[in-house]
Amino acid sequence: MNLSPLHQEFVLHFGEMGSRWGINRTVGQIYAVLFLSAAPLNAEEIVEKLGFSRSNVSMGLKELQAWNLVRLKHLPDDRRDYFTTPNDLWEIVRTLVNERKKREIDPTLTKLRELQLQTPASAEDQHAHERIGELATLIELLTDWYDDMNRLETDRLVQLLKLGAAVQKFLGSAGKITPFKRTEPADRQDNKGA
Amino acid sequence: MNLSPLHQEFVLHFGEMGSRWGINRTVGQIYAVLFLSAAPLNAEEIVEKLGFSRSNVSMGLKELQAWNLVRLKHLPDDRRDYFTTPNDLWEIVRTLVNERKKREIDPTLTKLRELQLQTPASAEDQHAHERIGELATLIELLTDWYDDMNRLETDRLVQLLKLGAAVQKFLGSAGKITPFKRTEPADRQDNKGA
DNA sequence: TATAGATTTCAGAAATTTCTGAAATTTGAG
DNA sequence: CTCAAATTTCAGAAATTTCTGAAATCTATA
Repeated sequence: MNLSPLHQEFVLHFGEMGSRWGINRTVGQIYAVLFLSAAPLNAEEIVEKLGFSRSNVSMGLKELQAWNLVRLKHLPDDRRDYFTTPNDLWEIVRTLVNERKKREIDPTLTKLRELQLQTPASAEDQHAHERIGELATLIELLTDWYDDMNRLETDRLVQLLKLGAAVQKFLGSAGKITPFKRTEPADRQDNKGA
Repeated sequence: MNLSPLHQEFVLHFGEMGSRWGINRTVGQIYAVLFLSAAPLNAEEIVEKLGFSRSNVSMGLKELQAWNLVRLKHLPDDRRDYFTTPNDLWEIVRTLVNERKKREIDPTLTKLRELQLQTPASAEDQHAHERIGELATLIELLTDWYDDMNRLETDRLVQLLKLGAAVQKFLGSAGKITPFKRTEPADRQDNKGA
């Protein structure tokens, strides 16, 4: 690994983090290198910096492109592909959240709605069916809210974030609405399910 | 796998999803079973339902406990451990987000702040240093906001979420600012980094 | 359209993660 | 304290994921 200590520490950390997310260690490191670089880099330069095989870098870049996390550039009189990350960090955050939502949340919501169409057969299924409905409703509330926020322009969004919980001043002091009524778990009489 | 079709579909889906998150397939499935169950379950019951080895279930439950996603219960005249998920879905969401923040975000913020203390040696490091600073600032804005929201009681939170982007009505009409200000990456003069 | 440079694909090797059964440990009732 | 039930640990097996080098494909231009 051919990097200054500052670069190296950042890159290694991102590699570790990457692997806690869906993305794997090398992909995380490639991203980190691009993120820190002032100028766009081509694949060969990434190979030099990180010491991965050319094909591994190629696959990593492809994955980053699939995530929309990386931007392809071309320089005059140079056929090679160059890659950058957006300069605007907010754009990065938006992409990241959008993509994760697309992969992690949306398919679940679809599946839940689909399961809700089934008519529950047993008492067990009846309970499961209710739980699934509650979950779908909650996820929908969150994603609708997110879609809404995502439509705001960044400056507005930042204003809101800075305001933080203080926005609640603007809520009617209506107060008492119970969203998901919490029933205490039934005391267990019987544990040998049929 | 010894489950009704409804349960089975949900459980399999959650397994897949689990593996897109940090958590692995079996842990996801164990969680799913507990989530749907009206009554607390013991390890042996989970073994029966899912067909994993007893030790695998034990490890899975341990991991779910480490994530605080599962609650341990005891029944009178029964030495076995029983597990449930909270009935209140908001409690689950809060736990999930808190834990992921703790594992995925907080360590990064710490690392970034630490790297910011280094004095950049080269021009490259100078740029990287700035980028790291920007990133730290942005993450801090987001986590501070989150901490703030997390302090609200659920009813309040739900009100805010339902309000969605409409909250912006309350912001000063500061107005016309460009949404995604994207400074194009500097044109690349030199690509052979020292 | 030939060709040299650039990129991608892909099958197997290497590394990592997950899963199991057996053994060890813990726990609580008697 | 003893015993039996319950749980955990752990080393190796199994499964999955990642990585590589070699070959195949693509692409711009001479």
